[in-house]
Amino acid sequence: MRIGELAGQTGASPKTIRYYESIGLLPEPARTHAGYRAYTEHDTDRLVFIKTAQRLGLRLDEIREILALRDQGERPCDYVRQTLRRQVNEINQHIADLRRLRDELTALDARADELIDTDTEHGCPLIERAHGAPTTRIDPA
Amino acid sequence: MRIGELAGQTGASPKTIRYYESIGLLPEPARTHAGYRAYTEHDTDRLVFIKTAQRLGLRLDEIREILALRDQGERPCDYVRQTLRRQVNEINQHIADLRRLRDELTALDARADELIDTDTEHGCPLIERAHGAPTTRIDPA
DNA sequence: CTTGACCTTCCAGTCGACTGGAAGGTCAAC
DNA sequence: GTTGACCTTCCAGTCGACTGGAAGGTCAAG
Repeated sequence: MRIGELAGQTGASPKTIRYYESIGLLPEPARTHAGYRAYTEHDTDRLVFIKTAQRLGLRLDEIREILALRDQGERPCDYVRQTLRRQVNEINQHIADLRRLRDELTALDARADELIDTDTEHGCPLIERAHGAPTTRIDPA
Repeated sequence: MRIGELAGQTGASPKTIRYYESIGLLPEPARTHAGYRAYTEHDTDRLVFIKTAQRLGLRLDEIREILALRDQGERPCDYVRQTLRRQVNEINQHIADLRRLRDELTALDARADELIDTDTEHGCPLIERAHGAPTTRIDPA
């Protein structure tokens, strides 16, 4: 199958597939007479594996590690489990940070009507009053 | 005061301060005889304002908007409140995604002992079994 | 008079995962 | 025989917020 078909099957773009090849996530495929990449179901499987691992929060370099182990016939489960546990810890930390941040923003907004009538020389009392804020940035998902 | 002192007062690095100037967050300061940047307390205030707004989850371009309004003597509160509410919505969405992700990872890890004894031909059953996963990536904070 | 901390400008790189676009080759259908 | 979809390579750009480093100027202390 050609790259477009593999893309259609997996939801990755042809660009992304070539990119994965370039960084060693996918092996260099056979080529047709015309120089087109020719993929098999093994590639579909591998790409689905990659996408799944990615959805689980693994980074591409981690996935590459796992695939390398897999290609050597090893069981990457220990590595995967370790990574998953690290992920869970990070997620919990992240959630806690976000909760604190959200609660502060909500409280700030709720108090806005009174605050808004105070001295405005420095711009916005909403921000001036927010000094003890949390330290985590959010990324707009 | 020179850039190092401003940096020390605010927790920003001299590099960052120059960067902020270059993108229009901080005004071009006066210079000393030697060409050194000379700051006043207004700059300290402005930089603290920036840092606080940043801790509240605002992006630098949003902060620049707010400061521009402030510089024109307007009350940016409406803008800020709107932004804060958007932030809160995004945070809630984010938390929900992360919770789903965490729960799946935890469940996966808990079932690992049984799964680990199954067919390992494709690498790690932990990943093979995880098809219905959520769609959000996390960023390790 | 030299050392060393501090300052200057400017250019380039980082992280992560792609994406855009140019310039050109291939192939099946009409 | 030509259109148009698809493929190729290669280089560069995106986002966001910086950070690194080179090459050089300034200044107070010892």
